[in-house]
This record gives sequence, structure tokens and C-alpha cells, in this order.
Amino acid sequence: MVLQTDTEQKIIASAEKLFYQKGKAGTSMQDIADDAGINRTLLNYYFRSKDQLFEAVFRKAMGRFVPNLAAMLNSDISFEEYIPALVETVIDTMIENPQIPIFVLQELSSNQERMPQIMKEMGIDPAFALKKMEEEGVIKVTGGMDPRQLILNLISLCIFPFAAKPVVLDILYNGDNEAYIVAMKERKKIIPQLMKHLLSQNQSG
Amino acid sequence: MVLQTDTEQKIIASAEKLFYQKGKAGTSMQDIADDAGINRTLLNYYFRSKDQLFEAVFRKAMGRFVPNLAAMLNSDISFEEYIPALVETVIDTMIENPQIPIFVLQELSSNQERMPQIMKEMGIDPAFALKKMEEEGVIKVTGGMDPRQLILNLISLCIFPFAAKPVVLDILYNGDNEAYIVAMKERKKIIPQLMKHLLSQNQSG
DNA sequence: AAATCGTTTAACGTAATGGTTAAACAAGAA
DNA sequence: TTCTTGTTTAACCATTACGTTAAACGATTT
Repeated sequence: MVLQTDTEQKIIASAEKLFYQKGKAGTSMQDIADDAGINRTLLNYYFRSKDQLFEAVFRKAMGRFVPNLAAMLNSDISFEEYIPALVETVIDTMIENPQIPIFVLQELSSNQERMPQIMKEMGIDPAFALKKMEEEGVIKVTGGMDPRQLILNLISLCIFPFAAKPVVLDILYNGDNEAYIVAMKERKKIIPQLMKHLLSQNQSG
Repeated sequence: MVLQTDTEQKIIASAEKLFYQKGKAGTSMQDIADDAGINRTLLNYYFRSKDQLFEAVFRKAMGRFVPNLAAMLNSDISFEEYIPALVETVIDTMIENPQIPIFVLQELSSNQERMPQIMKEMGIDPAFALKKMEEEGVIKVTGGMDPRQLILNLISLCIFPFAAKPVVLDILYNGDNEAYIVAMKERKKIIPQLMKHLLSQNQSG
């Protein structure tokens, strides 16, 4: 069952598309079947229930960007050095899947119990990561600024413009998707610069 | 009908709570009725349909933070001067209603047609605002950096930490809501500082 | 040809949802 | 008291959703 059949892939693709757009409750099994061009019962053949299908989609979505963050939090490399590469991969991932952030956040917000467990599954141990940051002197480096604020800034700058894509696209870029993408790619440079300043400025201050 | 009856307020309160948390499709009229402690039919007495009830909640939510942004975009005061006050009010609003961002973004993402119209209703004319920014020399001030990137940074830093509250709270603050709030309030200072640097640095460079 | 296995479909049952209708109820006005 | 008006409820209808069951189909194997 490791190798997915054609139909199975079509189902997942349609489920992703629709769940991302309309959410779990807003998408019916029929919708997914129609989009995949198959009969509805077939869904239950591959995934016993809507819950299971959704779970598959959700975990796949989480798996797309959590590892990046986990890698940073758990990395040996210094925080500062890690930033450019992290930003690059995160933004590239987001360009390909701009709907994932709000999809995940919406689900986590309506189903908060599940998050801690998932985080651990995905290999994030926040307490450990924070302790390590302190040991590595990130706090010193930032001249006393809470490193959590630093992380928050970084993540916010990377992800929000995608979470708010419909709004941003419409208001700031007049619906011109090309221009939007170009701008997002520009941010690969802008954000590390900004972060670098944040670190170096406080270091000397 | 301007003055809301007690029951009507209870309904709105429950509808907000549930729509924010579970989304439109994820919330049934029964859920809302139960939460408000009334009979389900009563909902249709006050709001003819679920659509109308949702519409009321949605517009109220939009009305909570769009005006702030609109005010900035349309303000006479210079961009730079405007920032601290804007950040303060936005963050205060978000602290009170942390679920609004993803609620609104989710709805806009699954129902994109409605946004342009709503924006105009709310008094935002993006083309005008951008043109005005150029005239005011924001581009000059930022030394060529696209002012849209500036806005994007500002908004991202203000809103994302709330949009991702469940995650942030759990991972960075160990579920300690007090600490989370304190951190969010700290950002009222952090963000304007950061923006100020962004402007002044590029101005002299 | 017969059997087997993976795939696909049609039809069914149950439960939940949204919305309507008509009736009960309470309080104040005539 | 009676009437009226705003509020609340119970019962009902049509639609939709999810999941199951049993049967059909097709290709490969025996």
C-alpha cells in the first residue's frame, strides 16, 4: 500500500484541493468524488471515512512545512546562519501551496486538542528547542530580546503574505498573480536582511 | 431594529463564538441555538437564514479591523508617523479577538468573489492608496523598496501571531496565556521600532 | 472456461440540517 | 375581559450527507 494507485492519487489531489479551499465541513464526499471523476462509494473503499481522508490530507499538509521549522529549531547550525536557507525553502513551499497556512491554522483552531500530539509526532520539542537557543547564546546575541519574538517575526514575515494571499493579491497587486509571485520571491532577500539587522543591531547595542 | 433585543444579542454572541471557531459550514443552527440557550426556530425569526446570520457576523468581524487599515491607507498623516498608533490599535483589537484573522481569511479564501466588493464597501481604494503613497514619497523614503513590501511586513508582524495563536501559544509559550498576552503587548513597541529602522535605514542608504 | 482479485457502481438506511408552518404563550392596550 | 403584538415553541418537510451492502465489471490466473 506504499505505492499509491492512480485513483488513490486522484482522490488525494481532489481532496486536498477542496479541503484547502472550503475546509473539512464545507466539503462533501460527493464534491470530492465529482472532482476526481469517480463514484462516491469509491472514496470509502480507499479511505474508510471522511475523517480518515481528511486526516491523510491534513497530515500531508503539516508535513510540508513543519519539518522545515523543526529542522531549524533542532539544528546544530547557529540561528543566524540558518535563516537564509530556511526562508528560501519555506517561501518556495508556500508559493507552491499558498492555501496550506490557513487550512492548517483553521483546523488547529477548531480542534485544538490535537496539536500538541501532532507537534511531537513531527519532531518538535519546544521546551528543548528554547533551552538550546538560550544555551547557544541567541539571547545574548539578540541583546536581551526574547528569542521567541525573533522566531515570531521570522515566521510571520514568511507565512502571513501567503495566508492572506487573496487579500494581498487583490489589494496590493490588483489581482496580478505574476506580480504577486515576483514580490514573494523578492522576500527571500528582504526577510533575511531584516532578520540580520535585527540580530546584528541588538548585538552591538 | 437598531436596538438589539437581549435574545438577538445572545444569538449574535453565540454565532460569533461558534463561527469563529468552527467556521460557517462547521457550525449548525442547532449548535448556535443550544449555545444561546434558545430554540432553533427562533434563529430564523431573527435572521431569516443561516446565510444572513453568518453575513452579519462576518461583516461585524471585518468591521473590527478593516477600518484601521483603511484609515492608514487613506490618512493624511505620513506613513511613518502613523505606524505606532496603528500597531497599538490593531494589536489591542487582535488581543480581544484573536480568532478573527483566520476566520476572515478562511471565508475570503473559500469565497473569493465577495472580497473586492466588500473592500470597496469598507472604504478601501487600493489603487488610490498606492498612488498616494508614491506621491507622498514613501518610495523615496524607503530608498526604492516597494512600499507594498513595507505594508506587507507591517501587517504580517501585527496579525500573524494572532492568526497562529494556538500554535504559538502551545509551542513558544507552553500554553501560558498570560505570557502570550504579555508578549503580544511587547510587540507594540517591537514592531514600530523595526519599521522605523526599515524606513530610516533605507532613507540614508 | 472457471475462478480469483482488484476495481467500480447502484441502491439503501439512517441521521442531521435548514427552513417553514401553525400554534401556544405572555404582556400590555383597548 | 378581549384584542393585539411580540416572543417562543413543537411538529413537520424536503434535502443532503455519510456510510454500508450487495452486486456488476474486467483482467489475470488456473
